[in-house]
Amino acid sequence: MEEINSTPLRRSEQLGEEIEERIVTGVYPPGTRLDEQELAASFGVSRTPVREALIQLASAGLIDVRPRRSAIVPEMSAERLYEMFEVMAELEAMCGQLAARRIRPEELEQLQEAHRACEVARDAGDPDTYYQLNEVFHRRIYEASHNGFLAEQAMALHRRLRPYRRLQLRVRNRMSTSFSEHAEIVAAIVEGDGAKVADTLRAHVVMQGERFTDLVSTLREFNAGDNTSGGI
Amino acid sequence: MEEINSTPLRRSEQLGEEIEERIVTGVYPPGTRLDEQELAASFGVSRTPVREALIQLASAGLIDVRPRRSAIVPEMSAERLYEMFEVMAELEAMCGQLAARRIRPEELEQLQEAHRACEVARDAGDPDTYYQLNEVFHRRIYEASHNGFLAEQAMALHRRLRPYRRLQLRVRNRMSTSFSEHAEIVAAIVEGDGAKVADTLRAHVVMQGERFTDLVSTLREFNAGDNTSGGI
DNA sequence: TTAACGTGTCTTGTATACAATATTTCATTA
DNA sequence: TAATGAAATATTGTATACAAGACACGTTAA
Repeated sequence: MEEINSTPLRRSEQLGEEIEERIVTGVYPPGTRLDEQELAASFGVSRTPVREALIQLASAGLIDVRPRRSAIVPEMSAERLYEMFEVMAELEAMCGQLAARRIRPEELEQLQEAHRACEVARDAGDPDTYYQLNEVFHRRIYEASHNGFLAEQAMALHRRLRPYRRLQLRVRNRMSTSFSEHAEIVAAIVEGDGAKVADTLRAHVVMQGERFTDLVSTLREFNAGDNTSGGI
Repeated sequence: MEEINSTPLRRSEQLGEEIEERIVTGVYPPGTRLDEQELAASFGVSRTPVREALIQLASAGLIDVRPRRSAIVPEMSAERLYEMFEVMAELEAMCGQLAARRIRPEELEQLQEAHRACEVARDAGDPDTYYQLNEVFHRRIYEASHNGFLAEQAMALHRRLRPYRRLQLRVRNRMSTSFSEHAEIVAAIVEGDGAKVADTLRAHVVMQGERFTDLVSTLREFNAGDNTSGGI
């Protein structure tokens, strides 16, 4: 009896997650055509669950589907990406502000623990680990907002922006800067200064999105290999 | 210059919109089981497009689907609803703040026009018309934010909260109060005072969500619809 | 040579058939 | 009578078959 997954996912959900993972990690870079038959064959299922997975991803905004034409991984323009970071910054700020008021002692302890873990990764100069721990850190804040809907929205968008954020961590000193900002955020939460938490978080996220130079180079790296209709 | 729906919708998208409409207007009240065959029969199509529509709605959060069991219209708890209004308030505030900086003369003109239209509906004491014009008013602000992604997110959530907002307009004096608040908002935008716009909008939306008494009675009214397809 | 057009192939959209699981019903027993 | 359990039924999940629009390519004409 090694039933690990208590809620058996539908096939299409598993597929959706797998395809999303591939999009988000760049296996399917922007511009990739998602052929239903091809995907079906590669997953060893029929087209039906694949279609359902694609529809799911489409309504989450991860892919574009045009009627009677293959779904494609959209080429995000720098402008669009900046817009998304702008919204992300505000969601994070909101989470932080609420968290400053509502966080519980044990949650604060967990947040500080996540922060310390980031420090280790920074000292080790390991961007990949830092990236993962950074996710945990931010998720703790989302949860401490004690607004479940907000936390879901923040996580969804955070996930969508993953590939871009990930590459940015390799920019010079970004990891260090990020960690210092985290420290400020934690301090402000401890003080219970909601406005300060919000401002710091907003700046923290905007910093990732605002520098168009970095951003565009990120996009270049991403869109590399596809030189049609250069979406920047 | 708006595009005149150049892309013909897939059948499942039409179905999705229709079903969403029925959920949002209370034809399918919370708790309703959405039987695929039944829906297929009533729309005169096979189960396939119905399923695709349901999956779409599910990933938009409008319905719950549990594996091997019918999709249902979720009964939203007052807490959940409050959470959603809290997020809506912040999104609106953000739109307003950006709009104060970025709105263009012709957009300001359109906004003021929408505002004047609301006034007519208020004077006529017509909540249904007011409700529709109110949507236009808010949408103008979303668009004036010049952040397309934000505007999309705001519109999606606004739409999801429609039924609850709609019923609230019938609360005593709500229409009048709402209109006064709109006036403040427009004034602050004209002044270009982003912070004031944000605060006013936040209060405007929170007012709709924060009063638990009204909210819960709204929910009651909604959840009482377990009798057959009566519809609002 | 190039542009236009039509045919053929490919891919998506929908219907139907079948498989697997949840629900209901009804008989049986304490 | 209430609880239990197993068969019957109903409903979802997946596969396959067919229909219809999009794309590719080759042919023809200027």
